[in-house]
Amino acid sequence: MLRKLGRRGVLDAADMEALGSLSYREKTYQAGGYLVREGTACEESALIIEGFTIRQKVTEAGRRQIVSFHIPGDFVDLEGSLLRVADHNVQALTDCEIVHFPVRELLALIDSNPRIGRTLWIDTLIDASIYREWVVNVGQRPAKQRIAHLLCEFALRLKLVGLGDEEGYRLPFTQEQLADATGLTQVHVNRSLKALDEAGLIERDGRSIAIPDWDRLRESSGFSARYLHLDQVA
Amino acid sequence: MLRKLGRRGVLDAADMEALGSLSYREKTYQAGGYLVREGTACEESALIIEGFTIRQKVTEAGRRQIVSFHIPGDFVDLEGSLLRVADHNVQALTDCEIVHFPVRELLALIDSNPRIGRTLWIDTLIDASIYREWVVNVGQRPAKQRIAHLLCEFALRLKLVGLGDEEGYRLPFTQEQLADATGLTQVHVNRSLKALDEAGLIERDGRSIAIPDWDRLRESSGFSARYLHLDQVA
DNA sequence: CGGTACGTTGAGATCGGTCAAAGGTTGTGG
DNA sequence: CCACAACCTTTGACCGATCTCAACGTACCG
Repeated sequence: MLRKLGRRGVLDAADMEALGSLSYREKTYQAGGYLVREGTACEESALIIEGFTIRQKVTEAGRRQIVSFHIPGDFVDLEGSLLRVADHNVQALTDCEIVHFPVRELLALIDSNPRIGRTLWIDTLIDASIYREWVVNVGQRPAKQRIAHLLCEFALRLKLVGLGDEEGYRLPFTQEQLADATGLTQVHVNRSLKALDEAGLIERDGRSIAIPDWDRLRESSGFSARYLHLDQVA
Repeated sequence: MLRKLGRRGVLDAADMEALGSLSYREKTYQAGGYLVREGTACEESALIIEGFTIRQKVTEAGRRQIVSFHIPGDFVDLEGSLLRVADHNVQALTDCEIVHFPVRELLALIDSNPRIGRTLWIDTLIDASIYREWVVNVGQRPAKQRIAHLLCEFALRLKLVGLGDEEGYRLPFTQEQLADATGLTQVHVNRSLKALDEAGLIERDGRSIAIPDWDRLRESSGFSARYLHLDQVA
C-alpha cells in the first residue's frame, strides 16, 4: 500500500521502508468527512493514499476559505505532530483512503533518521511556499487570472501523481469550492470560467478541463512553477 | 549578541549555545535593502537581531504582495537552507541588524542536534500557520476587518519582543505597506484606518496605534490568537 | 421519476479601486 | 535655522469589478 507512494518522490525507497516499519492505521473517509478539526489536538499524522483533501478555515462571519488542497502522496497533518492545537480543518474532498501514523512513533523515527526528518521538513517548506503564492493569488490577481492560476497549479500537481498534465485533467472541485479557494463567489467563478472558455484559454466538459495552449494559460495568469519547487519532489 | 534572542523563546539557552558555536557573519541592511531575492540560490540563513523585515512577491502585472513580516528573533531564511531557489524576496522594512549562518554548518548542527532541528521545524510550521491565516484574511474579510486583524497580529507578535502589547505599539508599516499586506490600495487603507479610528477601535498618533479596548478590536476583526501558536514559542 | 446538488444567467447594488490634488512630516544641505 | 525635497497621509469625485439575490436549467442518484 505504501508502494503507491513511489509515484511521488517525497520519500524514496529507503525512507518508505522506514515508514513501513511504523505501526499505522488505514482509514477511509467519505467526501466531506473531517480528518482534522480546528481547535482539537492530534495524536496521529495522516498520509493520503487515494483521493483529495482540502484544508479550510471558517471565519467568525461564517465565510469559508480553502487554504490548500492535497493529493495522494501528501502528508496532510505534519503540523499535528508538533503543534499542539490544529489551527484549521482538514476535510476529505472526495472519498479518501488515508494512512494514519502515531505522532510519537513518527517523531522517534525522525530522531533516529535525520534524512526522513529533513524530507518532511522540506515538505512543510514547500507547503509554506504554496501558501505564500496563494496569498499573492488571492490578494493581487483579478478573478480570471486568479482562477487560471489555480488551474495551472492543479495541472502540475496532478501531473506528479499521474492524474493529469498540462493538456488537461479532471477537476476535483465544484465551482463553489473553487470560489472558496480563490476568495470569490460561486457565481463569479462561473462567469470567469465561462470567460476563460470563451477566450480559448480552457475548454470545459463537465468538470474536465482541457488546456489547448499551456503557455498561453500560464502567461495569462502570471503563473510560474517556481513556487512549487518541483525539483525538490522529483 | 545572540543573547538578545533570550527574549524570544524560539531557542532556549542550550540551543543558543550550540548556535553560538556556528560561524556567523553580522550584517546591517538599510531600510529597503534585500536580504533574499526571488530566483536566487542562498548559501546562508538569516536571523534578525534588530529591525523588521518583510517577505514579498511581485506579480507579472507588477503588483506587490507582502506575504509576511518578521521581527527580531525570527529566522527569515530557513527555506534557503533546504529549497534550492528562493520563491520570494526578503526585504528590510527598517534598518536591520542581521546574523547570517552558513547553511552547511546549520544543517550539520541539526543532524547532530535533533532538538534544534525540531525547534526550527516548529518555527516553519508556525510560519505556515500564519500564511494560512493571511490567505483567509485576504480572501474573506472585508477591508476594515482585514486591517484590524493585521493590527491584532502586530500587537501580539510585537509583545513577544517587548515592542508593544494589546494596548498599543508603534506600527512599523506605512499605509502603502499595509495595503500591500492586505491586498487593498493605499487610499482604501487610509479610509479604513480612519473608519476604525472613528469607530473607537483604534487611536492613531502618527504611526503609533493605541488600542483602547482589545477585546472589541479582536472581536470586530474575528481575530483569534490560535494560529500564532504562542504556546509553542514561549 | 422526483429530489438534491450543481451549474448558468440576469439585474441591480456595493465595496473597493482609480485618478488627482492638497496637506503633513521628516530629513538634509546650505 | 531655514528651505526645499522626498515621502507619507488625507480627501474628493467617479468608476468598475465583484457581490447579492433570485430564478431557471441540468445531471446524477436512490
